[in-house]
Amino acid sequence: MYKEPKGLNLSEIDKEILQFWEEHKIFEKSVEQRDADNAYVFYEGPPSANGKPGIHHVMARTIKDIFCRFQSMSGKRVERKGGWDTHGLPIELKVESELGITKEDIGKKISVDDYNKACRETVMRYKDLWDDITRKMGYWVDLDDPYITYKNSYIESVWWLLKQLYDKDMLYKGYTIQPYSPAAGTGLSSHELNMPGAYKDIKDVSAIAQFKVKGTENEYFLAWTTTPWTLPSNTALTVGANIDYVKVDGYNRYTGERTQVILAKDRMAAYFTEANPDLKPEEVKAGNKPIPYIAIVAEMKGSELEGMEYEQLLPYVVPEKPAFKVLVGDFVTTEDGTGIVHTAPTFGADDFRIAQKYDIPPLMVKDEFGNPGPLVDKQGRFVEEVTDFAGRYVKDYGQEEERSVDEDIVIKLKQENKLFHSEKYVHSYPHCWRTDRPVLYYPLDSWFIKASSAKDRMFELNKTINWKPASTGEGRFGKWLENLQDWNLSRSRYWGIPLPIWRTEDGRQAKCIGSVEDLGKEIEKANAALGLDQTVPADLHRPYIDEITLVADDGTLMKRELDLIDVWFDSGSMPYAQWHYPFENQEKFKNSFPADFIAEGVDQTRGWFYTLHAIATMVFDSVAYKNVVSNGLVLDKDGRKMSKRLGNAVDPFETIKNYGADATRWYMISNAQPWDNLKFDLDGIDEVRRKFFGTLYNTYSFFALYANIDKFEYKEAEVPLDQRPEIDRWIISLLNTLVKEVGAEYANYEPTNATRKVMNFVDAHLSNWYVRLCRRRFWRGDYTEDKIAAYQTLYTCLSTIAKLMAPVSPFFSDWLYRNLNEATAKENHESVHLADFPKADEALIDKALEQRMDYAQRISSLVLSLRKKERMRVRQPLQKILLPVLDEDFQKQVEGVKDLVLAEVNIKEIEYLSDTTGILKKRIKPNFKTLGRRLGKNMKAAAQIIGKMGQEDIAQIESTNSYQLSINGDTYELTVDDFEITTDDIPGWQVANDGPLTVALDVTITDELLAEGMARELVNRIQNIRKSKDFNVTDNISVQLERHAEVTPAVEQFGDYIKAETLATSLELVDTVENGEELELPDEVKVNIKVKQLT
RNA sequence: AGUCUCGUAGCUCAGCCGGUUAGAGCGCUACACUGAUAAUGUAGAGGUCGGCGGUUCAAGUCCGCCCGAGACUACCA
Repeated sequence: MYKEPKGLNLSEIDKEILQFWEEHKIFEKSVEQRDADNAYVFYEGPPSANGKPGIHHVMARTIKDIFCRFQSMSGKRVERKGGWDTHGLPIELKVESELGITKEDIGKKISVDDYNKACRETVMRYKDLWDDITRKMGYWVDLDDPYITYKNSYIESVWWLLKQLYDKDMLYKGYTIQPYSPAAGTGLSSHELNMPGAYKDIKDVSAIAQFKVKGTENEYFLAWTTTPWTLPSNTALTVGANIDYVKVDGYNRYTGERTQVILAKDRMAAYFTEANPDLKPEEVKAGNKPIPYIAIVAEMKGSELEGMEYEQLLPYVVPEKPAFKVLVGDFVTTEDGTGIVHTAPTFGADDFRIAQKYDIPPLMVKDEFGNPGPLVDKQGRFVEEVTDFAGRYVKDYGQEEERSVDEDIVIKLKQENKLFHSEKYVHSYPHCWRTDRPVLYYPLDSWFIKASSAKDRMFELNKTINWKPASTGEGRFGKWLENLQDWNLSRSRYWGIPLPIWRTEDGRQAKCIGSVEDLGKEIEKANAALGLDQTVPADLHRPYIDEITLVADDGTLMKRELDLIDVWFDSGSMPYAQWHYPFENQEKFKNSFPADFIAEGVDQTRGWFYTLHAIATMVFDSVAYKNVVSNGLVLDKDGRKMSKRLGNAVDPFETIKNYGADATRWYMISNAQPWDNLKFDLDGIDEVRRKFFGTLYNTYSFFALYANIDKFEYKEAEVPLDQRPEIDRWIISLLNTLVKEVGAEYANYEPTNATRKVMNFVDAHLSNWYVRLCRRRFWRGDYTEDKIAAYQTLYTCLSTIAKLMAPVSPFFSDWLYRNLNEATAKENHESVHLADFPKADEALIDKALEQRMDYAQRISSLVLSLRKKERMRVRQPLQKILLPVLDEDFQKQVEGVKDLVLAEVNIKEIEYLSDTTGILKKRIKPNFKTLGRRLGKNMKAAAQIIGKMGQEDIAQIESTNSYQLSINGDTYELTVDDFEITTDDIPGWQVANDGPLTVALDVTITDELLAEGMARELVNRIQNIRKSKDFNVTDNISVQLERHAEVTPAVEQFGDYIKAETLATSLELVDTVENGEELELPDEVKVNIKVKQLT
């Protein structure tokens, strides 16, 4: 027996199937039944369980699940080791806020030990919720034995990787310009800088300084700054290559000295009024307003300025290499300032980079160990070398001063004829969120991976990766690789993987530890040298690891560099660290690297996708993954980002509970390409449920209803295909085409196309054509071979569809598959997920047949539309339709499906109209594809000429297969192929067209047709009565009907037909019906009838 | 600011190498059908294919610029 549930309830199916999977270990079996030598390697990008799962996680995981399931069904062994990302700033910040502490309190109010314990507890806080959503959404991943990034074994593998890089000389200590809070004494992450309220409007003194061009008396570059305190650190000026610059002759407004200043032409208007050859110095000393000038004495492009030298503005410190040159940079604009950018490599990120590019040194002073540092110390004060301002804070850090350093510097510049202009300037400036004091951009020590040296190789290897979509790989990712900077590994935090590097205090000697064993050996050495009793800590995290002291080869004490490493390195290490490679599982690793497939959100492009790729390239000279799908964002239905604040976040648990996991998954995949952003609309899920799952469910229950009545259990031998009716062969052909295409789409990482094709098949072909046209085969007559063929055909379709849809909708497909298979035991798989993905049988694909049926569908549709136009009920049989014949083959094709069409539209015959009848009217159009290329400019004229052709011209072209076309003196020899000739009108008839198809309908109704029409009406009414009286489908009846001029002929001529259709054993015409009911028939005919149930 | 994606009917999306009536589903309206019935069919309304310019005989499709939405990265001297 097939199950016949009362209605479609996807949530119930979810529950039932989940229980089944768990009880029968279907996931485990689906992996284990496949050969280990035939693996498809998947890497799970580790989520962080310290936040609740969102609907976008359902999206990302659906994509992962689809391809793993597909490959698994296709015969691959697909192990899916789960993982958890456990380190990182978000976790630390969460713990800080829950404990009500700040970073400064760590190690003071709370020990590092306790703090890290708190992190470790927090990090898995929502693990249960994650496990729950994983289960409910049907995502198959092994969560019993996941990799966890805080485990010692994981850390050890990461250390090993770092050691490989260290040995390749790819780890170095340098500095970068980072946001730094002198008040808090700590660097700030970009996350902290983006906290609300961090940027505040403040009023600063801005200055335009005059940098004297080397070798001139009075020529100056003008450069603007809002941070005059960085001027002593200036070592370069930067201009834009294509910006126009001018040299302006005039006077300094403060000193009255004659000067020639260089600035961007576009910025002139901001500082100068008009030219005045007779200008006096007094006229410019009036104040801060724009001033007049004498004349523009020269113009040049920025590129012409490149390499020019100037004199140091404030010579407190001498640079170690040649400096004070004009550079060209692409970041220069003329929106503010002078179009010339003051460049201080120690205090600006742009400055740092451009200076590096030109080998311009930063201004540095040496500390007690001879290590270089900037002119401002970590408290935000000028170092003593800056004599005039030594010890003064460069920004407001609570000191009470009459004038700021900026103001004093401006005064000094004024006095020395080095200032062009100064004014107060309001701008938004970042502040430390803890101390509320201004942030400085400050050079901070960091450990780097020399990723830039592997840039070319990464770029090369990237070309071998199959990106979905391709543009992310070539564009976003490729461009990023092209401009790759070194990877800043350092994080000054507590909860993360400690950098395994120990250094001597002077920084001259260092050791990188690559394993626990190494560490043990080094500890022994140190113990011996220093007389200590250290052991390898049980937990490799801080603070225990910090307590370990090692010794250099010459016996000097070494301390661990206190940094942690970037968490992105953690997750990028997972291909190795998940197996504790190389300390364990060498074989396992070898068989699972690189991955065949990974998938994450597009926001991981420069995150996980990059770190995986970078580490694999640098350490193993290999890609880490061969195929990668990056999905877009899940937005709300209006296209806005989902957020708690807006209250538009969709709860994945609610959604799955209300709509079922399958409808949710199917909607997400079918609605838009996964790499496009998804506007997530619950109504869309509902539509998918009704339209697709509802239709498929209806088809199944239709099948189940009749198969149960007939006890069809697929026990009979397969009816040979050539003995099945055309329509069976057609749907089987289409099914095989579908199998072929859907398999290819999955294999090609195109899930959206796969789902759309399945939907189209189920809706347009299987349900609305095959089942609709074949209904009678299921309900009528005996258990004949034709009926068995129908059952077998529909069964095959349903069972195959279950397999095709299984990767996307694992629950419903399994429900469907098992309902079918349990009744027939046709296959020995207990779940669809243990079955093999169908393979198309090319021999069953009959393109001519598909074409034929397509004609049938389209002709039927045209006839129905004509009936509609003519107000002809479908129940009223009509004599014939007229069909112009396109070519001989066409007529043959249509003949093949004639019966289907005639039955479908209730017509008696098709009359073919060929040319010879002479009543067709043809239309001619040029074939633009063939002609356009040949005619070129004459195409337009040709189209006009061809458009004006009459029936005779067309007839001639068709008979002679040639035409001479002359345009503007050129003559072209054309053949029939150069035209598109169609028949779209039959004079005197109502016609309908669809592309090349044209149909006319004969609406003449003879008495006999009328009687037959009435007979059909009667059948319909009697059936309604049967139904309204709840008769059994198999009950026989007897019928009494009143005589009536319109009704009597129908009963007389078509009585047997009526009886057969309604299972009536008798049909009597009587003068009056006792206790009957009134029937309303077309044309206002009313008669009484009595229907009796016979048992 | 750079890089990338997207912009086609009220909504969600197709539209292949450029080729002449720009499609589907949903929604809406009307009609039909009724042994799949909380299903189905047919028809109608609804489009300056984001804008401007270019290439071409021909542009929704190729190129450039601009506008709008979004993502990432960097930053504002």
